[in-house]
This record gives sequence, C-alpha cells and structure tokens, in this order.
Amino acid sequence: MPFTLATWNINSVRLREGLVARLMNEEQPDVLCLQECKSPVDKIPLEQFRSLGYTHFVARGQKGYNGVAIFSKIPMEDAGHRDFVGKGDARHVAARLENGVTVHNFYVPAGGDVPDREVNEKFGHKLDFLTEMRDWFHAERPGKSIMVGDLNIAPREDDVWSHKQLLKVVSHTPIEVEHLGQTQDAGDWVDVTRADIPDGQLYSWWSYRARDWDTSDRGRRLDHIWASGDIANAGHNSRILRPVRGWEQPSDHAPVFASFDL
DNA sequence: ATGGTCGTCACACGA
Repeated sequence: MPFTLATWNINSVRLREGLVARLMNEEQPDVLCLQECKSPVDKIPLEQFRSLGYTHFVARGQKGYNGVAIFSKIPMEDAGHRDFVGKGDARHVAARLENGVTVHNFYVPAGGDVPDREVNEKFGHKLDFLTEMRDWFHAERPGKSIMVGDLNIAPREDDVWSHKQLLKVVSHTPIEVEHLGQTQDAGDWVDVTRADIPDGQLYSWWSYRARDWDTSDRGRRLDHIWASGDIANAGHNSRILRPVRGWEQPSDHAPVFASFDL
C-alpha cells in the first residue's frame, strides 16, 4: 500500500493552522510530521485537521518552544518518545503505522551561533543530542522505519548556498556533519531525498532575515527524510515544496515530501 | 563586516 509522507518545521502550529490545513488540502500527504509546534499538546488545534481526514495524531509539546507532532490519515499507534540529553525537551515522537512502518519525528537543537562548545553550551547540547541519537540507533538497529525532521544540519556541499562561506556557520561545520554522518551510519539510514535527487543544490530553509529570500536564494537543506536500509528502495518521488516558503506569513522552512511503495 | 526577521511571552530568549 503506497503512501506519501511529509516533514515540515511549522514554527508555531497555532499561528499557522491555516497553512497546515492548506498543505493538507492541496498535497494530501498520508502522514505529516511537524516540528517547532511551540504549543502544549492540549492546545494544538485538531478539529480542522480531523475534518480534513487526519484523524490520527501523536505529539509531544511544551509551552513556547520545541514540540513535535505526527498527523496521519493512516491508522497508527503511539510508539513512544525519548528525552534526548535529559532536558525535558519535546524533540522526538514516534508512531507505528498500521502497515508496520515506524516513523520517528525529530527536532534536533539548532545549536546557537558560535560553533564551539567551550563558549557556547547550546552547540555542545546539539552535538550531545546527535551522539545520543547515534548510540540509540546503534542499540535499536531500526528496521522498517522512517526517520524525518528538522535535523538543523545541511551535510553536503550542495545542501547550502555557499559551502565555503558556511564552513564556520552552525549547521554546516565539519564537526556537525561528522556527528550527523555517524548518526546516519549507526541506524543504517538512507538519505531518501538525496537518493532520489542526487545532483544539484537543494534547500528546505531560507532565513527570515534576507530582504528577498527567493532572489538571494541563500538556503540550506536542514530538513531530512531517511529510511532504514530494508525499505529505502521503496522511497521515491522526493521533493521540496519551495513555493510554500512564499505563502502568506510563512514558516522559514519548506515541507519535504517522499512517497513509499510498501 | 554587520545586521538583518520572526514567534512566544511579557522580558528577553531562541531560531
């Protein structure tokens, strides 16, 4: 049974309820994973999403920060969550679809401005979070799984507008790329987006601070869809919906899509 | 080289 999955950092699900509904209406992903909901779970607007067919829902939330949610038209059960780095942050939730596929939804810490854990504890937190993900995936050996989210790292040279100018900018530093690579290897994860679209610049995030994000096009690919090796071949039709970044009062992230024939 | 913009929550803080 084929299905389509999307991941989107929404930057407040309450402020952008209408944009979420528009994406559901226009694109109809079977499963939609959101990050940065910035809302307690009991204040996430559900009614409109339910009326659009997204009758299944799991989430983790906290007031004002972080927050991850999975909306699905496919029946699914809560597959738990983990408090990486033990700060009580709502940065991970998992669900098991009725077809047996487990979906992990992550929001990796952004890491602050200075890429040095000695002077910026947020950068250390980001690296520690990735290390704990690596060790967990190594122990769990996930099979028949998809892992998505805002990983806040653009690993490849063609995942950023300027490799050279971003080498010392948090999200593209070698130590972050190394940590992300180890996390990917530990779970035998395949980068589905890049398996589908191996060549060329690819971005999912453009800063709010640019005068004209579309023209300057200084983007980064921070949002990812990975699949475990046993189902990675089923992934296809990957795409990033760049026009969504130009919708009214948008998130600074565009949604990333992939379909799976399973 | 610097500052540029958002969202949340009520003062800065995180991104």
